[in-house]
Amino acid sequence: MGRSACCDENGLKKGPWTPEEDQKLVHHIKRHGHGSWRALPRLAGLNRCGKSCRLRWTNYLRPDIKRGKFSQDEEQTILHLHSVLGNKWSAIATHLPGRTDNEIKNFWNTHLKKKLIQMGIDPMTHQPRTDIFTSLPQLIALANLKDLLENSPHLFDDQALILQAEAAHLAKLQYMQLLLHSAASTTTNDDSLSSPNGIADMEALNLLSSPVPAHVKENPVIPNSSQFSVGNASSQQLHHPTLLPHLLDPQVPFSFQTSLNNENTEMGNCSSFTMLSQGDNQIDNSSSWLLPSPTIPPTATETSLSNPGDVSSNSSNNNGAASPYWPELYFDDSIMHEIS
DNA sequence: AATGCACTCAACCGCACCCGT
DNA sequence: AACGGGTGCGGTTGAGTGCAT
Repeated sequence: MGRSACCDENGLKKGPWTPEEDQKLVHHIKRHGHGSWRALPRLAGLNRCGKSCRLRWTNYLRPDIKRGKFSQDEEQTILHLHSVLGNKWSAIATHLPGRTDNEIKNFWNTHLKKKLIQMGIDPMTHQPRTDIFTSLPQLIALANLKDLLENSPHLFDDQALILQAEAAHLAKLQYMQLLLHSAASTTTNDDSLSSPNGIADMEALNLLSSPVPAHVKENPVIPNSSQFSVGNASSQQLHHPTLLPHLLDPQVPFSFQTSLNNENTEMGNCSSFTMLSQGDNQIDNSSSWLLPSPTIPPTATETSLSNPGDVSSNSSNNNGAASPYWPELYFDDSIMHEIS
């Protein structure tokens, strides 16, 4: 299927339309209709391609076009339809009389998208954003898993797990680069540390810089302990009998998935974090975790962690662990039941 | 007043689909 | 079934404009 000839061929005019050209186009369509767009320019005496004429007519010259600012109702309609239809601008336009798909698309890109982003909503999914800050806990958990793998290689022979941990370790390094870059560019902005993301940054730095706790290094018997737990140091750790079963069974491949559901728990606002068995696509309830959302307001404990170098003051937690910042997986049967 | 920057939106580009031959 | 013309659609571009410095 060859491409149709367009404006760049045959020396046809491109660019903005003059009032004379508009007049010719309107006059011709009023008298004869547009018929074949390809033939129209010649019949109307225009040195334009048919495509350009069609666009000019449908997006600008058509008499039923409503111009001016979008009303609140129209805005709500666009938001709703976009959440259902996605970037189907022509389909959305059919629900907004007088508005063109191009106009709606521009309005979306210049106003609504930014508005949603500012509200912390992903403009594509219309869900709370799951950007790097909310996916961070997974990266941290995996990245630290890599440390554990390195320190206790005899424990694991699952190549898939090792690869994932390696990937997460790379992501950790990249994220640290991002944070450093971000910090360098916002040092003059005091708000950067008081905003939610600023807090997330500090917490992220704390977490990312945390070494593997001594008790994990010394006694890495994962499945029967609470060493993998998530939450701040003051969270109550609940044991789970089937902790990380996949880590022990190299025959069971798995992948990680972040749930968009935010849960309010005793440890604050959390995002659920699920390990999936590959193939059957079923959620393995025994491997669903909740991770604290990095955007939650800091508790007194968390605020006290704002100095990444201050490790000793909290070293009494976790049975003398080297760092209180070790991201711990947090299990709760009732919560996991809710997730499933 | 001059310059730079951010924003808007009309217009273009290129791909995909439909339909007639 | 294959081909090609015509059209629709979504993404991108760049000129115009207004505002800040």
